[in-house]
Amino acid sequence: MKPSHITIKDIARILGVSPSTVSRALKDHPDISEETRNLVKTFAEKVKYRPNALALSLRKQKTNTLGLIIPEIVHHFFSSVISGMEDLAYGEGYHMMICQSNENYYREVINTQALLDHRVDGLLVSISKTTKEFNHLQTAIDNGTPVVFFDRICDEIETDRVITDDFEGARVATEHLIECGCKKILHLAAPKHLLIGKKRYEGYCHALKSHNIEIKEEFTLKCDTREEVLTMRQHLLDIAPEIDGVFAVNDSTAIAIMQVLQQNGYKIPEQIKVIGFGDGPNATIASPPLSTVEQKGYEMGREAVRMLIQRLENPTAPINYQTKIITPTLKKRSST
Amino acid sequence: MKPSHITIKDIARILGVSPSTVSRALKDHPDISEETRNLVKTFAEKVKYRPNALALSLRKQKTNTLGLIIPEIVHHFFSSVISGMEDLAYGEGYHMMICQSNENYYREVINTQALLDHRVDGLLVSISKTTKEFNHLQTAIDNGTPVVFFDRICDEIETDRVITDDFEGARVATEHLIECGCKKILHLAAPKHLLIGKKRYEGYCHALKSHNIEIKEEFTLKCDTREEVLTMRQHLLDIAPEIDGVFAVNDSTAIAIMQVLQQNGYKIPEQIKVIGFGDGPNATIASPPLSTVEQKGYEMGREAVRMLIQRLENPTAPINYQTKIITPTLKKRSST
DNA sequence: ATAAAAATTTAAATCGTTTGCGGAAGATGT
DNA sequence: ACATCTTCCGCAAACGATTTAAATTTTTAT
Repeated sequence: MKPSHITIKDIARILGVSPSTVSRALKDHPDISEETRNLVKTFAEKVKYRPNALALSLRKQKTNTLGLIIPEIVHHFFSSVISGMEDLAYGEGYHMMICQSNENYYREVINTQALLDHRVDGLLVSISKTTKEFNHLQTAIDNGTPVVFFDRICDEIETDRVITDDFEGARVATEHLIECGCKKILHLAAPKHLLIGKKRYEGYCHALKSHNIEIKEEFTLKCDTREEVLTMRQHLLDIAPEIDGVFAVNDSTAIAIMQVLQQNGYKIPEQIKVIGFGDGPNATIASPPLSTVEQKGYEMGREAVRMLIQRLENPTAPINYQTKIITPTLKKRSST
Repeated sequence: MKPSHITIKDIARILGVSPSTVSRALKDHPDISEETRNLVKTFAEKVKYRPNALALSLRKQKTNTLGLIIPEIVHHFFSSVISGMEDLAYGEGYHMMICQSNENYYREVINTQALLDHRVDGLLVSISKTTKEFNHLQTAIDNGTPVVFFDRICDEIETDRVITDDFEGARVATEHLIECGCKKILHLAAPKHLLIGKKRYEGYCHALKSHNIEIKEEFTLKCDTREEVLTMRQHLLDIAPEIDGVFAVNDSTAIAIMQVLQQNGYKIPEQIKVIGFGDGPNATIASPPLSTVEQKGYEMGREAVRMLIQRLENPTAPINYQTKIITPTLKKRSST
């Protein structure tokens, strides 16, 4: 940002008119004569004049920038969300300022503050796992910066939200296993205190119940990472002879258990069918390709931005917060 | 951005002093008496005054914002890069504005312009595959906005760069295959007009040459995505009987060919050994786990930001462009 | 007591833009 | 010839901060 960057003042000076005239000419204000307008416009074109977005934002009290706070970028689901957000936002003339909380409450607060300092028009937030206090976000809303939560929402704050229908996704996945003939289905679950853990567990139970399959407590194991599968390897192999299906709370857990089972001679899907949740890139790469539930990150991102812009551009509309639920869909591949 | 957002003027008015005094008091300027300073500071604290970053940037002619143009966020390597950039940038008091080009030259130009309009202090760029013209970036540099290229660099523009030592990575990978006993090694390559395509090809050739293995033209195929592998399936299978090793230009291509080969009865690594490049999360998940070359995205991101900030904060330093080369390391797993 | 020096504070310009209002011509009407 | 419109343009304030230079008050020295 050292030299050049020609300004309206520069143009005005060179052309011997006032800055206001230049400003008006550039935006086809009717007060300006055609002659002057052409003069200004062709000159501006020639010197490649570009308005200074900072000055504009300051003047207009609007930055056309959306602030995003996300737990981690390096995560297929979240990066899809960002991608969806980006695409829609840029299409609508908004830009994005992105911060990662790295699952850290303190950083989340700092980031919120930084984005607010930059006067972002609105905030898109997926809260970090360690966040239990929401003052930073409530304050933002109270001071007039709208917030849209996505995926990791916060129940205590009234605002717009976009979430995946975890219950339905889990139900569909489990039902799919049942329809494939499974009767003894193991569920590898996330902790119950996480909403997704709870909802997916409930969806699993619901499917079993509606097919009159007994819900055995020992068939639900807290196990939601690849590493945990490897740690629990022996226990899983002990259970293996008793089961004919596995519903894992995410893809990497599903793939890990497939591998453990395969290494111990089980045929998938012939002997045990496995289904995951998420549909990241490794679902297709797994052998056999993993059936899973497609969690629409890209779509969720678009939807969140859509809701936010909607609110930004109808500031007078009655505040009637919405929760948009995105229904995941079954992706049948070869593991079931 | 509707109500509140208290300003220095507000504070000045309420306290009955001038804005300049408030400004100085807040930053411990020696001209201000202790009494006034305390008055101002405690009041500012009480009303949670936060300076308006836009006004500051406009005044200071410095935004403390770095612009990033990246081909695709949904890509493990690139999202690691972003993560590294974010971490370092925030630590140094800079923010990031992120745009995806989606491998589209036109969007890359638009994005560059948008970032420049926002007066980012510097640009971090990995050029899109379809970009063959670099005027937009050269202009940025000429107008005083430093640019650091990373990964997908551009030879025609003189500036700082951070790259993976693609030649060395490819050489090490190929050499590893040779050491494992391979003599007939197929290379699935990226287009030659991309530097990474060229360099990795050269590394492959170098390794062959130094072991006195003939370089056969028909053993290098332009094929750098999973989809392309599936499209070329038949041709690949025709070649398969003639080879005992594959060096693929990236992991997903490597995994795809492993699967095609396995589906047609080839044993990996017994009959054909396969090595990839990148070390994304699916390398561990593949069956067998894929040997590959670890491309250090996070580190590359940090390094690019480090170089950029270095230049921003030493504007008078002699322009002595650097190219930082990050050497990837071999990750031996079970596919070789 | 009074000038000079030191300590505080304020006014005003600036960054780049927009916009309400007023003003100077020229055109039109009577 | 004079009032009244139009048409076209510029002045100046505003957005929220910083900073130079000038003004004010207080202190010190003579």
